[in-house]
Amino acid sequence: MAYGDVLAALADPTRRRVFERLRSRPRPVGAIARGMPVSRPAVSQHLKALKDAGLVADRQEGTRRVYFIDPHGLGALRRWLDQFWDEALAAFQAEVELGKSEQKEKDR
Amino acid sequence: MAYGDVLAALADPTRRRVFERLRSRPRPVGAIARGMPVSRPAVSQHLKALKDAGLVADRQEGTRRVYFIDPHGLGALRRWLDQFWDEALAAFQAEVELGKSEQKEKDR
DNA sequence: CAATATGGTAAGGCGTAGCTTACCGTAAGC
DNA sequence: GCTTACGGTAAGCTACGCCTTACCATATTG
Repeated sequence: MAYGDVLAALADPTRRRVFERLRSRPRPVGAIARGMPVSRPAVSQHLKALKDAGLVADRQEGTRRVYFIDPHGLGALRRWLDQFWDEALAAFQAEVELGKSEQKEKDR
Repeated sequence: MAYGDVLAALADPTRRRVFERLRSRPRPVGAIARGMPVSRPAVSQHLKALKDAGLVADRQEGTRRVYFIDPHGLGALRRWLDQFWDEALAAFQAEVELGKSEQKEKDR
C-alpha cells in the first residue's frame, strides 16, 4: 500500500508484464502465464508480490484463481507522484524567480 | 527516459531518498550525501542511475557539481500511470456493465 | 605552484531477488 | 472414488544490485 512497495513491485520487467496483462480484464493464473518467458510458478510468485503491494487482488472461482487490478496500489503511487510534482515545480519556479543570484551557501 | 527505467531507479529506498533531497532545491553532491546512511561514492552512483533514468540533471559550478530535478523522468512515469489508470478503470466499468454474466472462456 | 576541496570511477564483497524443479492441496469431471 | 486441471509453496542455484575502500582528476585558494 505504501508507494515504496508499489515502486519496488513495478520495477521488475517480468512482474510489470504480469501486471499489464490484467489491464484489459481479469484473468486466471494459467492465462496470465501462457506466452510468458517464465514458468507458471514464477508468475505465481510475481502475483504474490503484486498483491502484497496492493496492485492486484484475486477471487476464487471454482478451481481457478482469478486476478484483477486493485486500484489501491496505483492510487498510492499517483498521490505521491502528484504531490512530488507540485512541490518540485514550485521549487523550480522559486529558483527562477530568485534569478539564481546570492545564497550560494544555502547548500545545507 | 522510458518509464521502466524510472520505476527501476525509484525502487531503491536509498536512491529515492537521494532523489527526494532535491525536491526543494538544487544541491551539490556533498550536501546531498551529508546525513545519509551511506558513503559519498554510493551517493554518486545513485545520482548516476537517476541521471540515466532522466530523473535528475546536473551543472558544473566551480569545483562542485550541482544536481537538480529533471522533469522528463517523472513526466514519463506520469504519462504511463495516467494511461494505465484510464484503461484499467474502463475495463473495470465494462466488467461491471456486463454483469459478469457469460463468456467465462474469454480467458485467453 | 603547492595544498585543499570536491566528486567521479574501479575493484571487490555480500546479500538478496528472481528463476527452476519438485511437491502438495483442492476442486471438478467421469 | 479416481483422475485430471489448476495453482500455491519450498528448496536451491545464480546473477546482479548496492555498498565500501582506494584511487584519480579537476578546480580553487593561498
